[in-house]
This record gives sequence, structure tokens and C-alpha cells, in this order.
Amino acid sequence: MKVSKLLGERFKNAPSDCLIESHKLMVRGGYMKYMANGIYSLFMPTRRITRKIENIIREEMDNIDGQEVLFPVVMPASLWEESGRYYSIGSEMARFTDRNNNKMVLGMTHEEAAVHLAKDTAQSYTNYPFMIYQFQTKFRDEPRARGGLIRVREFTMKDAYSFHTSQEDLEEYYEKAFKAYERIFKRAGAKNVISVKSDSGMMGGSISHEFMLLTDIGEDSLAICPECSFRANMEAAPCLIENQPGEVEPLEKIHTPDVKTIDDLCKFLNTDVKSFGKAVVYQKNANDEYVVVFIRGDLEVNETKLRNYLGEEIHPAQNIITEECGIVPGFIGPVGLTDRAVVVYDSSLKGINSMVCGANEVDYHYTGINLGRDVGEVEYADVAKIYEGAVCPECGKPIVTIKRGIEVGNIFQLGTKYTKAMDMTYLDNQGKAQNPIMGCYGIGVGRLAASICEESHDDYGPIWPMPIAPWQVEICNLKAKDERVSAACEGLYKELTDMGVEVLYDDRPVRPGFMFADADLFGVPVRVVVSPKTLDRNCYEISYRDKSYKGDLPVENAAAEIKNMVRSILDQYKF
RNA sequence: CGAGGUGUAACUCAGUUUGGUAGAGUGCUUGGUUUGGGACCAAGAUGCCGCAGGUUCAAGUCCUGUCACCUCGACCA
Repeated sequence: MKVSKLLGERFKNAPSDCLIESHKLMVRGGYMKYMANGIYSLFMPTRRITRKIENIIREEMDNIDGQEVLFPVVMPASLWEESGRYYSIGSEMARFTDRNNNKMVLGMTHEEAAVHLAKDTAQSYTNYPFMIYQFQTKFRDEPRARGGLIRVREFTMKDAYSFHTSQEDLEEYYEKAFKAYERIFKRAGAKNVISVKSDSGMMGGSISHEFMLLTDIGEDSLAICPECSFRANMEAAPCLIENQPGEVEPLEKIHTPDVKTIDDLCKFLNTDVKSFGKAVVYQKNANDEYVVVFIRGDLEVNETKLRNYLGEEIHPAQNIITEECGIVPGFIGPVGLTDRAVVVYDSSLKGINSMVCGANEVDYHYTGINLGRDVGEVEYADVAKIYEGAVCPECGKPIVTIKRGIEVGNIFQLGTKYTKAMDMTYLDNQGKAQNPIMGCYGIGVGRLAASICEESHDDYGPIWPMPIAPWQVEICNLKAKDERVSAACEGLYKELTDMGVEVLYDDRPVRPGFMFADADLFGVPVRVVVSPKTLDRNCYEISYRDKSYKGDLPVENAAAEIKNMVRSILDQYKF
């Protein structure tokens, strides 16, 4: 490809709303063009990158016996009504009606389509197991798209669905998929991808893992134990708390005027924040019923865990009016609390013999609350957010660290949620109808590309790893008006291209500084500079984008040498 | 959904207070001088000033509405 003909403008400045480096660089480098919130067109370099990522994924999926298929983007709502997700998913799913007034949806994931495709054709146990996968556009109407290609509304995803006749078989396959995923990220040149246990969210199912590319700008928080194998999304991480029992004290109501916050209360009573019971109020989405969570004063509620415990959607309560619900904001406590709210006790309160909490009366708190004595037997639930330095749930050491990551892939053991709901069965070897057990496996292709840019760039542009680089070699013609230089460049360009090397050739008559700045933005791993000076030395100048190598290469046999360089770099990504 | 902010050229932004011919830099076109890290000179082209309505002799500027985008929040009682 000649740069003079390549569509896409490179900019000195990024638009002011680009907040993260990969987004800035990919806009500045002419990789993508904004069309609407979370919707982008991709220029040729990006398409080449995503195609290479897709090919790596394809090889690994085929390697674990995947069959590539293609599901539609537009599906009838009836399919989603069958699984129930037409109702359980909110405005994230785009819905519309066609000309005949049929309800339709845009696919945001394809479990329903996978079951629909497989159910009539896999009726015998002898068909199992099998896995089908696709690369397809997804549309998710996210409340807020962010970070360029990191979180968009329309994107390409590889999604795979496996079907099994036993849980053991699913687990065996899950393990294979897990290994395939590890290879995919390594082969694509992503350096810091780890797997964590995750919450299954809207997909349903039990065991699931997310593959996280570690970076400070990641949207997910991860709890990681540096000494054992514990790694979990914060949403799903258990929070273990052990309290010192302390003295049992009598219940006492005290006047606490103008003491609004926990900090104030700590100072007022001169006690430790850990002896406080904090109340956090939510409402159920379904009927606005109040949910009061009591949790130790220094901890926070993990809404995902709370949601899972309650088994329904909730949102933080707003505008609590005491007259209506009996809840007294600022002074909520377990003793004498209205019975019009569901009460959840976090397990962080277990074992506290004497606790400070609101008295459900303005300007009053109780001290010396003992839940067993003053409230009775309560059920404890783990709904607290894990924190830096928390006790590791696996090895028990208080050394959990919190890191941030971008979710670049996930794998789920779905179970029979969809096959049951959509009545997919096969006959087992006893002639008995059974629901197949499913797994599903996703990778966001564009997000992976942007994430790799995020972890692999310098101030001047992306540093694409060779396996996914838009081109392998860039030739910089430093003096396009010099016939000798241009002839050498053209010759090398043709020779390399004929050898199957992917070459970007900057043939523009522009100043060297300008050309180098653009080359940095292209991020091509191997750069060949040709100028009158290098030709006088009978050489080309070779430099690697990651600055690991720079040197002269004699003109004779240069193409073969360059090809070897490319090959040996590629070899570093074989696993 | 709540709060705040911004919409003017392809990009970055001035101009809005106090209404009076639409601006700069970058980029683009042409010519010339340059040529190893985003050169210089000269001449150009490019605007439904987010959209709609209103006030006015006159609106980018004032008023009303609306849309889009950005940031923070959506828990710490």
C-alpha cells in the first residue's frame, strides 16, 4: 500500500473528548472516524488489524473443533421472548418493528440464535459435543460509550457456543476453550492479560471467567492475591471479615445532634469506624420496595452481590421520605426499624458484640447494639465490596490487591438455561429426551485491538505487535523527488510484496520529520529508511518501532534479509 | 435518571459580556525556496455559528424550546 493513496488523515492534535491514549492515537493516526455516540467507521489500517486478530481467533477456534457459522444481526423478537430475555433485558437491546409490524431486535449476543440453529439438527446424543462460532456485529445500546473502541455500541465480536450431554463434558471443553483463549491473547501480542473469576450477569449460568488486560484505565476492578491463584472480578469477589468480639455493653440511646456523617459520629463518640453499623438503602426495581443493608462502617456494599443475593434488580434509593416509609435518613438502625423494608445484614457485622447504629429517630443513635440480643437471630449475607489489603478468600492472607483491567474476553458455563427455555432436546442412549448443556465464549475484536494499543504505545503512536500490525514493514522514501532513491524504494517495495511481506510504502514528497511522525502513528514494526545518504553507503537503514534495533542493511539481498527479520519477530509469538 | 459543561471550517479554538459584513492556527489547493524528526514565503478554497421558533431595522451574540455530545454522579444514611 502506498501512503499517497491511503485514505485517512493524520492529525497533530486529537479531538478534545478523547481521554485515553489509545483513543487519541487511533483518532490522530487515521484509524477510525467518529459517526455517532459509540459508533465508528474504521479505516484500512484498523480493518487490517482486526482481520489479523480474527484470523488468530479463527485458527484457535478451529483447533478446538469449532464450526464457523453466521447468525443474523436482526432477529424476530419472538425468539427472545422464548428465552425470556426480551423482557429481562432493558433498553440496552435495540428493538423495532418491521413493515408488517412484527417486533424485531438487533442482536446483542446470540445464544438464542445458536439454540435456534442447532435444536433441530442435533437431536441425537451422537451429534454431541459440538461448538459453533461466528464473527458478527453486535449492537448494545450502552448508557455511555467511552474510550474510543474500548466501549462502543456497535462492535464486532467473536462469539462461540458449545453444546454438551454432561456437565463433565462441558467442563472438559471449558478447559480447552480457556487454554485456547490464553493462546489467542499471547499470539495477538497482548502482554498483560489474566483470567479472573467473574459474575455471570445477564448471561446466566454458574462458572465464568473473564480475560482481563491489565491497565490503569480499565473499567473493571479486579481483586488479585499476589501469593496464591485467587483472581476475581471485584463484582464477584467474596469479602471475608473477622471481627474481634469486644465487650458486650448495654443498649443505650444517645443524643447526637448535628452529627450527620460517620466521620462526625466517630469523633463525637471517640470510637473506631469498625464498631459502626452503616445503613445503605436500595429499592427494588420491580415494586420500589425498600431494601436496607447494614454493613460495617468502614466497608462498602457490592451491588452486584446484593443483586444476586436478593435475586432481583435494585437501584440506590432516592428521596427517602420518612412519612411514607418510616426510614429516617441519617439515623437508620436495626433496632426499631420499620417493618416495611427488607433488611439485609452483611456478614461483616457477624461477631460484633457492641455496635453503634442509628436509632430510627432524628438526632439519636444507639450504642451497644448486640444483634443477637436486641434484634434476634439474623441471617448474614456476604454483600460487601472487597478492598485493598482484604483477606484472600483462598489462602487467608490479608494481602489482596486491587487492579484495573479491560475485559477482552469471557467464557461461561451456561448450563441449560437456554436449551430448557427454548425446548431444545436430544435423545440420549436410553432414548430419553434431555436438554443439552451449553457453554459460551466471547471476544471483542475491536476492543482487543484498542486494548493492545493502550498497553503498547509511546508518545508518538501505537507500537503494534508484529502478528496484528496493519503492515509488517514500512518503507520511508526520504527524497521522493530523487530518482535514484525512488527507484530503489519502488524496487524494494515490489520485491518484498512479491515475497509475501506486507509493506506500507511512504512515497510522498514530504519532509522527513513529517514522514517519521506519520510512520510513528502507523506503528509498523519494521521501518526501512531510504535516502541519498543511505544509498551512498549502499545501505538501507532499518529500525524497529519499539526501538529495540537500529542499523544499516546492505542493499544487496536486502529484501530476503528483511523478510527474515519479519519472520523471526513473528516466531516470538508462536505458542 | 441527577448535576454540571460544550455545540462556530476536516482538527484545536477565539468571537457571545455590550446585537452591526464570519475569525485565527493547523490541515487542504497553487507557486516558489527548502529537505534526516510535524520548515518558510506568497496566493487561494472551505461555514445552515447544532436545530426550531421568537424579539429586533439587524441575531453566532438576546429570549423560549429542542437535539446532540462531554464530564461527574447514580452507594458511605
